[in-house]
Amino acid sequence: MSIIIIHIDLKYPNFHVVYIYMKQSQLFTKTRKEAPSDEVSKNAQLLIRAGYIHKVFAGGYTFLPLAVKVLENIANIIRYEMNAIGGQEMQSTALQSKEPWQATGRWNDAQVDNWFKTSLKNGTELSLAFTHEEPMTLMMKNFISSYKDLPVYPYDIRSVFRNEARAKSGVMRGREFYWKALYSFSKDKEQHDDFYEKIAEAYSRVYQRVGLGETTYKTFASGGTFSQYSHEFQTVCESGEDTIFIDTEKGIAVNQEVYTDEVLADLDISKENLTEAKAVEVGNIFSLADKFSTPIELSYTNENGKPQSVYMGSYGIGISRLMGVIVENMSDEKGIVWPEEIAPFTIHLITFGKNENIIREAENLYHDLKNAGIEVLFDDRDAGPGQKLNDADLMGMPYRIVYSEKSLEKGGVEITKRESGDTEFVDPERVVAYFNEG
RNA sequence: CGGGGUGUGGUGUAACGGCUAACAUGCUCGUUUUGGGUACGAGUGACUCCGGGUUCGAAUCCCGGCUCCCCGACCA
Repeated sequence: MSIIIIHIDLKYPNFHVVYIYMKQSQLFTKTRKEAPSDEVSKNAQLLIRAGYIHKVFAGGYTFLPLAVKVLENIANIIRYEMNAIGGQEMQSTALQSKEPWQATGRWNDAQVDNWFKTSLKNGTELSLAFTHEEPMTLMMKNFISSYKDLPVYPYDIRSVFRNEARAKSGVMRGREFYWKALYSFSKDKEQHDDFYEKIAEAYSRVYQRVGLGETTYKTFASGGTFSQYSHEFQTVCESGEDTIFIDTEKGIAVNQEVYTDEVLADLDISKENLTEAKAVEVGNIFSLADKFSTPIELSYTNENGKPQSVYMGSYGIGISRLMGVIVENMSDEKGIVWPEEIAPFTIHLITFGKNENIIREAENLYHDLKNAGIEVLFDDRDAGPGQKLNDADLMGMPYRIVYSEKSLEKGGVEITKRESGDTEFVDPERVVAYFNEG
């Protein structure tokens, strides 16, 4: 059997499993030359053509094996960065009871109009989660009673549901999407602010690692009732829904929604240094203060024995949206160009022709790579060179290795970087070392 | 939720109100080919979105619904 599932890294919870190597003949998805006519957005066109996603309805996409790998790669980066600042992963239910939502007044359709609501057989009303502030706050009443219990930072990585009036832009605005949501519970503003800064830095590292570091800006946006600003992380992108004004020197931006002279003065930004750009919100961080903890009565006993409301914050990153943005921004006329850390496989290994020696040697290389823990997709299909090369470009693995008679004549296997097209020929015996040494 | 479009084999397209709904691609079989979707042959595959209506006759015209796409509104 050539598709094996293994645990890749023990520092992550062991229920996260991925394929680290695979024969393409076993992959049930296929590439196609043309995208469906009803898909206009670049991310959906490429992801469908390359076999990453399948559309079920507007805003509803099935994530196929290759996309699951991408999403898990992104999620694992986020896990790493969230755990590094004290985050603790958990898994909320997607079904929610209405009580905590009634406490905050948000069960009301006038307040929140993008609910998917449903009910139990006995008539009890439930909803499909679009976020988890209320249920998380309610749950934490079980675990927080003293200032000694604070701060804590539980987070979820899961799908949530929003009944968008108009889904659009492929996976960038779906009715169901995969995200990370972290909620911070602190004893006071000072403790909260300390974490707020830390998570902002963690977010920057996440965007750096997924390959969007150069184009993603911490952006000042409206903050709601309890803070003057919230912060969004906006990635410059042609198909973005937001307009931001970037100060490239300071590396920050201002969302159009708060773009006023007062705000600019407050932030010490001068208009002359700003560049306008379309952008996509790939994350946000909110200070919530006691907006949820007071109505839901989440309080703790402070050092003086007095009850006090927990000071909260919430922090989201849209993982499936991030996948879409990466495709939008990192692709060319031939297809997707995945950054190395989130590509489904590091290497796309292909052979041409029916020379049995070549095929056997390529297969040996495939086994050597997988034994070395290097993620490899082996195109062992009986297909012509044009098809294999085009598919490799379309699917977007960072490295393509061609093992062929011609490559051997030129000194070994041909290793081509998808991003630059740079090619070099390497002795097949040295390929594993080539990747292990970076 | 307002406005505008759209809907034909799996996919992309064609078809004046009138022959058995055409072409390409995909898929199957055979031969061929192996560094950029190779070539040829034989097959396979469609209640033309759904429901009404007009007509001798509807993929085509009309009405209603649904779908998807776009613009806008909305988006803790």
